[in-house]
Amino acid sequence: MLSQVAQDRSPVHFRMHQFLARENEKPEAMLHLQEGWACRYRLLPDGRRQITGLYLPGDYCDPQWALGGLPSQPIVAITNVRALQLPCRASHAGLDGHHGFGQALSDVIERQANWLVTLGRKTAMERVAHLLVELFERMRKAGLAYGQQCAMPLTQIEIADMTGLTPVHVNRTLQSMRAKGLVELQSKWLRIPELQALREVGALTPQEAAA
Amino acid sequence: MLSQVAQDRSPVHFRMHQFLARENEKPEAMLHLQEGWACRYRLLPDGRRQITGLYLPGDYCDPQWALGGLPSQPIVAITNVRALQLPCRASHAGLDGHHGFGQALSDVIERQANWLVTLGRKTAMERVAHLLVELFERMRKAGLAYGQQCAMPLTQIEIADMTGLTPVHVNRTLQSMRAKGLVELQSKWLRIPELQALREVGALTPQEAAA
DNA sequence: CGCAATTTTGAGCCCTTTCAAGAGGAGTGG
DNA sequence: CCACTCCTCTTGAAAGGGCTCAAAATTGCG
Repeated sequence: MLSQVAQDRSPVHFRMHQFLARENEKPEAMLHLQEGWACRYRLLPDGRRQITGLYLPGDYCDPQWALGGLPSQPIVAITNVRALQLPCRASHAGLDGHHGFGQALSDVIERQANWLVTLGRKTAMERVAHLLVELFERMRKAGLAYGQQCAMPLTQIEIADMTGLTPVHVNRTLQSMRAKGLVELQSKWLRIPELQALREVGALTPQEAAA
Repeated sequence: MLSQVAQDRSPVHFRMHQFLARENEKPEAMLHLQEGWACRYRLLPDGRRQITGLYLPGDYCDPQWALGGLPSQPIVAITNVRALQLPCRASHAGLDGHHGFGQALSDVIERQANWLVTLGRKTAMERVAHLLVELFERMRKAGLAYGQQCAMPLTQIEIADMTGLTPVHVNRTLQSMRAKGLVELQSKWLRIPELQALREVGALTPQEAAA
């Protein structure tokens, strides 16, 4: 396990909207998120933005730094963030084992592939459903879900940048989902009455969002 | 380098449309493609298909097998394929170095992130331009481009499954690009008169498609 | 309490899809 | 060598899901 390694370092804090990493800048260290959310994204010249990765408590940010190379996309804090630092080098120790960074890398690739399917082929409601299911299941794995609910700090604008939709359409889609009783989402709190039903709405295959 | 490792094994062949790997089946060995193209994809229950990764000559298929776990998506040969086998285990040797599997894993993550941006935020013409630029640059790196041209065995249906469009719209988009003199594409052969122009049409950032 | 950000609502448009059908091309077998 | 078949490519017309533009309502916060 890596928890000992992580605890070698003292915690660092980031404010909402602060950068955890910038494009082409060698990161100080890998971060093990203890609290708060962050995301990786790319901004096109005309202002279009696509979020390409979410970091939740318990996640490493960013596992691929262990492979060398510079970050090609910035990472920014969505909420206030508390994290532990660990040297990128130390990560090599964890690459061999079945747990640790190897697993983290696997998860990143798997999740990205799942999102390629969603962004390439799914409808607005399927996209939003996929996102909410994934968030809930990741929060549950992190021990941060309470029954059918968990924190959900994303704004509708951020949901839009994640799902490849416009904020206006995200709003209408969420209303439609609420009307169908699929989700309850208010004041940064998410409740999913029937997870399986939402999984089906999201056209999620059994292996998806399992990671 | 890994070439010696790869040459430890004798070559294997796959016919067009034959599976290199199936969902949830432990792969025999990692493959180092010598000739031909393959792709990883997911099929939704209603028939929608999204290609999530392309494998060109010189590519490893699949680098993430070195991390353990089972393939979550099938891989199928687009053309006839010739490849060298190497044990998944042997790959660990290459994870540390700046070259080899670590680099291959980095490339996969980087390319997937780029495609998330394209599928989430780009127009039909930008998507197709991205694809053609990436294909050409990867073929060039593999030493398989000749001046401004390279082989391009994908059908318009496969381009559609890669770009998240319908085959009909891919057709119209390609015609529009041909009319603008951006690409020449016929009988499985691609020519790009001005690569930089096509990069701009694809809204590719400097770091994109460089991998 | 007041400002700023987020969420919501309305109306019209457009890019892409859908449906349908025809043309072209390559491989097979007689 | 030709006929046949399957697949891919092409074209047309109409529909639709999501986008754009605009403004109002609500929420959060200092």
